[in-house]
Amino acid sequence: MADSSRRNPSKPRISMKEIARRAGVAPMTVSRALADPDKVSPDTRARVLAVIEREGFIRNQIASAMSSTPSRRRMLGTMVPPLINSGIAEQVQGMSDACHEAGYQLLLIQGAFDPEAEEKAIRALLGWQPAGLILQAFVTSDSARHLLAAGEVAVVEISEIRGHEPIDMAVGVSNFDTAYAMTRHLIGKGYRRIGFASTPVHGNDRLQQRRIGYRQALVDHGHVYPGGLEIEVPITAQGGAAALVALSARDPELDVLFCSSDTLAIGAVQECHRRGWKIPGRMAIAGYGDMDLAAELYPRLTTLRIPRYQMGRRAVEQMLRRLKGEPELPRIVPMEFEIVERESA
Amino acid sequence: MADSSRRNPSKPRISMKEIARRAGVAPMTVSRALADPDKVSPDTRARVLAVIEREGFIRNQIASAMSSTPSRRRMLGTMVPPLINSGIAEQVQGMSDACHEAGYQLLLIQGAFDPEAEEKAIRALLGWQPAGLILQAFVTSDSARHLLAAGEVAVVEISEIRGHEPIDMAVGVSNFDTAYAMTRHLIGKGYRRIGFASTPVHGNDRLQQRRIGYRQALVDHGHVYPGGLEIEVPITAQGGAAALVALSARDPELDVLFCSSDTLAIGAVQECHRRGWKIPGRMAIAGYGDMDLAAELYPRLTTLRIPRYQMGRRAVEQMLRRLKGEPELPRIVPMEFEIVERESA
DNA sequence: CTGTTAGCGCGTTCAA
DNA sequence: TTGAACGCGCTAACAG
Repeated sequence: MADSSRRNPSKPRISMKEIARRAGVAPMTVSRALADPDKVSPDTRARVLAVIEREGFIRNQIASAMSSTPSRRRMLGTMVPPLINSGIAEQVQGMSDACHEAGYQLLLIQGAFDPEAEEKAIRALLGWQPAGLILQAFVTSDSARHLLAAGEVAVVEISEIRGHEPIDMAVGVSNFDTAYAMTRHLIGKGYRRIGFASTPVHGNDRLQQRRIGYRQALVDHGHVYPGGLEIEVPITAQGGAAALVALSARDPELDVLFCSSDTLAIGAVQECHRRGWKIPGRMAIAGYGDMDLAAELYPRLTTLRIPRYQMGRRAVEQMLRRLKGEPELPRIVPMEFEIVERESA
Repeated sequence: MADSSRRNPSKPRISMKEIARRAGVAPMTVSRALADPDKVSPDTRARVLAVIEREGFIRNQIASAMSSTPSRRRMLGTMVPPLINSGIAEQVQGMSDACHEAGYQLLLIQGAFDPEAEEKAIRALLGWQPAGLILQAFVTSDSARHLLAAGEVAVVEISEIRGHEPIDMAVGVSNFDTAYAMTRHLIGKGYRRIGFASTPVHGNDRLQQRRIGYRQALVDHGHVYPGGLEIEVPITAQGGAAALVALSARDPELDVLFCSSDTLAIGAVQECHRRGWKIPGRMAIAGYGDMDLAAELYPRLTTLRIPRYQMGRRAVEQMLRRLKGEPELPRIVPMEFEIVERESA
């Protein structure tokens, strides 16, 4: 069993006061040597830092946060969607890297599907007095938006940026533009019957925008399919397979399926294998998201890349610039995206 | 531009003292109503909680943490590997869920490949005075292990549990057992020439254990391949394809490839498609990890499932039990695993 | 069951 | 450039 007696959780670590004593200065000088090195003479600073190094001093961030002014606190809170997928993980990684480079820490909380739990999550985050909040889940509950709109804390949303009024600031892509671009690309490649498979769009503005982008591109290029070639399926590869089955039954001339996520696209590709359909000879498939696997499939998947890692970084950078009080800061930061053309379409 | 003037980060939120005043009690009573409800009479409690609810009070966790005894602090620190993959994301999700159910928050930091940065990351975590640490990256640096072994804080490692002396506590599987089980399974299915593809094992005890498990199972069942059927490749699907190419050239009678990760296995499957090899007729493939996609590929992948979500939860539960001072707590918690037999092998 | 006192370890503010 | 006093908001410890 765990020999907890050997461990000594109550032993206090060495404090700033003690460092000060050993360096022969006042605690305040140690604090300054760490926070505003310029305000301390070079040799005092050197002496203090030497002691800190030697003793392995770790500053108590809790005490620090308690006495600091809000914008100097070195913690950012983040809420991520209740289902972590690899795309979100990349974003978190970008945020994490940017945070740590700047000496910030990331307090992570998972959002929830229901508004009440979501508000609870935001309150939990706020309890830790973060310098700012980065939200990656769509904030649905009115009271949550209200809470944040009160302006106690800076907020960056990573979200759809078209037709979305940010609570404070927003970083993201226009999903309309992305889907429009991909659809136009497929039209340009000569496909005549372009299907669109998505997971349920209700309550998801990103998917709504993608579908509208798809439709608009068709209209703008004179493609009209009586009855439509759209379908909603569950967010699994099996859903993608089902979409292919259903749409190609609805229209035997379907020659390409544009999927609103790579997961669906992968399922559609597998379904083609099962049927012995050549890709892209008999059927072409386009995805969305550029998961790692998209490049490894056979055939390799044509898809749309959103720079998720960079988006995470950018969100943190935006926050830090705000905290530094930078003027003329844009509220909305659009990110670039890219169509990745491979073999599948 | 961001209208930061409208936002008011300095407006202090309502405090416990103020709640106390409005409820007609002492601040301490409010504190108790929140932390130890039993120590307050039912109607005082009701009155206090009503005011809290009405005013939307959010307790300042920073102040709370500063004055609480360490084991009562409601934050756990966690270090995750520098590359977040979906498996890790699942673990984080399990940890996150377990934390939030218990009213804890998760402070997330990414580890690093070099020991110095790793130690720095741990120090950063410790600075926030977490009640405990959950480490998902293998802690390599001696000084980091030293820092933690000093016992200031409870530690749960999510790691290999065979031949690994935990810093404090550990949760995980025996990678030896998992690979042994899969190899034996393949032998039982009648395969004669079993290849083993892994990413470089050097410095990775989990992979080392898997390879040893594979070898031991062969030996125990009288399988001997002069020259061996092992190969190390990069951790990409392309690596898996390369492994298949190389090993089947080395031994044309190779009839199954056991890959140390699903990513490799997926690459190997795609390579078979390219060659027109039937799976599992001409070649069988087994993976490790049971990624989401394993069940969606064609053919569906036979693989080994490690309950990552549960592992994350279990790690947090272990920590909380320790913090509650539970006696007779085992130091090492082995997790179950499962061979998932599908079509590919 | 409730209240009072003291102090957690820093950073802010002001004085030297 | 450095230091001293004070307080952040809460909880431990003790008293009533």
